[in-house]
This record gives sequence, C-alpha cells and structure tokens, in this order.
Amino acid sequence: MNPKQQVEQLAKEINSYIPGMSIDCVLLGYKEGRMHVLVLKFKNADHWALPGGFIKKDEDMELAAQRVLFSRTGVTIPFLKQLRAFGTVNRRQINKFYSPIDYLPFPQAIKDFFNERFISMAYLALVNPETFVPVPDDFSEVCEWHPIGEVPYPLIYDHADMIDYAQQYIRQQIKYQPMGFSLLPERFTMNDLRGLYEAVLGHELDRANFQKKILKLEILNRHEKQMSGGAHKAPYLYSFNVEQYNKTLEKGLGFIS
Amino acid sequence: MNPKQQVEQLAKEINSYIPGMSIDCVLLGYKEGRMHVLVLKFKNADHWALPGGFIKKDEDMELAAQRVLFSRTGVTIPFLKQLRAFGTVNRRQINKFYSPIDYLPFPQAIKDFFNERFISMAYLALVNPETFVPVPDDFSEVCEWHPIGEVPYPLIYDHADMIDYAQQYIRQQIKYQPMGFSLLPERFTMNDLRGLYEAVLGHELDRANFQKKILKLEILNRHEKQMSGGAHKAPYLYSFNVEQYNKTLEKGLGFIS
DNA sequence: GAATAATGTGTTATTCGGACACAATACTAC
DNA sequence: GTAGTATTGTGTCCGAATAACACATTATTC
Repeated sequence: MNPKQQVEQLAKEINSYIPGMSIDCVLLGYKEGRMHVLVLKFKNADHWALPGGFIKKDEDMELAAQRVLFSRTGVTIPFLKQLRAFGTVNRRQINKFYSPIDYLPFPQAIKDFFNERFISMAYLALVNPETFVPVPDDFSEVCEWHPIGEVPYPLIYDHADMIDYAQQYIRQQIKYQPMGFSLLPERFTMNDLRGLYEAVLGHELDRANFQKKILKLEILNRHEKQMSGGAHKAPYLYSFNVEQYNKTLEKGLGFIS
Repeated sequence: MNPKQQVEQLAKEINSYIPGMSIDCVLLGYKEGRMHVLVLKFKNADHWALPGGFIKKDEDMELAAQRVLFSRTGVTIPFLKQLRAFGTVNRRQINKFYSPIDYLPFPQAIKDFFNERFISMAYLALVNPETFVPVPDDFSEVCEWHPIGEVPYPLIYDHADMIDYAQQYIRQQIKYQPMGFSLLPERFTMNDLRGLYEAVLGHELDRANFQKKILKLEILNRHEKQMSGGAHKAPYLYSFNVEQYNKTLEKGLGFIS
C-alpha cells in the first residue's frame, strides 16, 4: 500500500476505535543473556516507539493488546499483563513525534482523532524471542530487539518511562510471575534459568545455591543430558512441571535477594 | 438541586469529560480493628457503588481520581495508586444499575454518553477514617464505611471485583507500601500497628516478634507513654520517622509471613 | 590418557524466624 | 495502702533458611 491508500484504509478503520485511548506494549524477551525489548522505527523519521494501537469499540481491552502484538509477531503471547495507564494531559508533548499524518492530506476526522489527548494503557508481555521474526507495520521500517538498557534514542512520548516501569515491575514481581516459563524455550539448562534471573535482577546469584533451591521446589522435570556442548561435563536439560510451577508461584518463589 | 436541575447541570458538564472512560476508587480505611471500604447507595435504587466519576479532557488522570475522592471526603488523599483498568466490553451489563437517567427526559447527548461502553480505571486510596466525615453526592443517599468482607449487595457492574482486586493488591504489596503511615493517626501504639497488619493479612502475628522486628528497622519514633488506659502497663506511643520509613520501604519490610 | 572447564552435590557458619518465658507497670478491688 | 490482674516490653532458645565455599564428577580437548 502507498501512503495514500493507507490513509483511505485508516479513514475506514478510525471510527471503529475508542477515541482518546491507546495501547502500548512493552514486549520483553530473553536473548544472549540479557533482557531485550521490541521497538519500532518510524518511516521517514528518526523516532522509535513501542508497538502500539487502539481499542475497537466492541473489543475487550486485553484482546486489543493481543491484536497489537500479533500484528508484529504473528504469535499469541501467553504472558500479557496490564502495567498501568499513562494519563497526564501533556504526555504527547514529550519527545513529540511529527508523524506522516501531519504532512498528508488527511480528512479532518483522522486529524482530530490523532491530535486528541490520549490516555495510554501500557501492557507488559513476555516471550521467547526464538518463536517468531518481528515484522514492521505500515508506518515503520524497522522492528527489532534491543537490550533493555540500550534502547535507541529518542523514543516518542513517554515510552521510555513505560520501559523503565516494566523493568521495575518484573524485578518486583519476579517471585510471583512465571518468567522462566514465558521467556525460555521449552527445554533449558540450569545455566539458562539462572542467567535469566540474573538478567532480570541485575546482579549475580550463587550458582550452587540457586540450583539446590530451585530443585528443592520440585517445579522442574529433569531430562536426558545435553550431549552437544563444550569441553566440560554436560548439563541436564530441564522443563517446567507446569502444574507444580503455578502452584508454587502462588506462594512465591522465595529464593531471591 | 432537584433532579431536573441536576440534568441541566450535567448537560453542561458532560462535554468537558473524556467519553468512554471512567474512574472508580476503592477507598480503604482501618477502623475498629478491621479494613473498611467506602461505598455509596444510590437514591431510589437498592444498588451500591464505589465512588466514581469521569476524567476532564484537560485534566491529568491522577487529578481526576483526587477530585472524585475530594468530593466525597473533603480531604486530599496522600496515598492514591492505580490498581488496574477494567476493560471488558460487557462489564456494565453485570449487576447493571438502572439509574434515574434512564427514566428522566435527558437530552440525547447525555443518554449517549452514559450508554456508551466504558473502560474504568480503578484506583486504590488509603486513608485514616477519622480525618473526615463522608458525604453522599447528588445521586446517592448514603455514603459510608463497610468492613471489606461485608460489603452490601448488590454492587453495580464489576465493583465487587475491584474491591477483591484491591484486597489482593494490598496483601501482596504490604511490604512495599506505607500502609501504617497512610491508615493510622499520627501517633499510635504498637498494638494499633500490629492490628493493622493483621487486618490486612487476615491472620495473627506474634506480638513479641512483631515488636522486636519493627523496632529493629528504626522507622519509628518512640514518644511518652500513654497515660490514659486500662488496668495494665501503659504502652508507648509511636510515630513514623518518615525519612527512614520510606528508605526502608524501598527494600521492603521483610517481616511478614 | 592427562588436562580442562563446567556441572552437580556436600559442608559449615551465620542469620533469621517462631514459640515461649519473664519481668515491668498501671490500674482495680479490697 | 496492698495484693491482684491484665497488658506491655524484652530476653532466650531452637530449628530452618541462607550464603559462602569445598569437593567430586564428567564430556570434551589436546
């Protein structure tokens, strides 16, 4: 679609969305020993943004967030949680992004829609990055993972705040959320799991104690040893015993400091 | 104001609000050894509701919540936090409340506004109930505290879910939120403080250990002994050392199970 | 086949939490 | 007044949990 066609398409869709409300998703993945966040770069502008969208008038808010993520990932994300709403009046004046919309011959209805004050609901999603290839949408030319501490600059509006809030949230909730299950492949080594927790917490954990404590919780299935590998003893592969895992999470995984 | 005048007033105000979004507040207080929640009873209907309202188009969302609470309490609530948005399409069909609006000769604009699908942002507020006398608004005839486990029935829409969510939230966040400071009078006994924590957690705490642990944190100022009282040793009065308290809260008050 | 590097498990000292004991004290009852 | 009583403030003890570190195991490399 050329920009003109996009505009026409948009004009048709715009009336089916709730005005004044948007959704932005902090999609986090664990890759190469670090937490990454998925960001998009706009066409014709050096601005980056979180994947976002709007809520249809006849659509549950959670489903809207799923739809927004599905359009970039092609997968349904099992871990999806509200973070919080960002609702100050002036939030869209911060790092304001002058979108193509400003320079194209839009019908007034569309300009009104986009220039309104928006309250944005920020969502947190966790996913194993290996399960899909991110694709840009019609308005962006790049869609890729960046380490959470090294997001490109500038992010539009208050999107950087959303990422900070997400990081705070997962640190605080690490004991109660199924991070391992959401972020790791189905089978993983104890090193992978510990690396994930270290990445989230931002500091090292004692290898030996971590292993003993998590095994004692009986939330892992131990499988055959990994035969490929380096010049050393091969590690076991593990997977989650989902039932036990969820039961244990309710009380909290008390093994962190 | 009679209902007719209210309608006219409302018609003037309605356009200054964001359509499709509302705010509901779970205002909690600690009273008589139990957690209480503030609820309103509508005029001419046996339905109860949380204090709620709408967001003005030029108003920060947090301020809207403060305004909603101020109109019932006359005080500004220092502890006010977003819980989460309730955003399913059909939430207003649950325990639906047929308001006077349905039976009065409203201008179409008002009927449209109220019959729209609403996404509601639930807020949690904590306050010492002794600091004000609750007052009903124009649409309600009763505004009063009820023990959190004994809220009157029926609550409109999903307001009961909001209260449940709030209770879950404060239990989970008890280590990280300034509950004592928000819910107790400026000076209190160790018994008051422990009672509060027991009320939030829903189970008893060992008196001796609680006292030792919380004193060790050095977040309390000890004052003169309370001279009035019963046939027994008089307790000290305490107040919070706000600076130390906040510093300690960041790490969490690790003294609960 | 020895060296290497990482894994899996054991050991120990210290801290922390829960249960309970006991002394101190302000009021009541006589 | 004085003994009794209920509640407060602090001390002690034991078992569990935690952190730091040691040691044995093993797949690969040279």
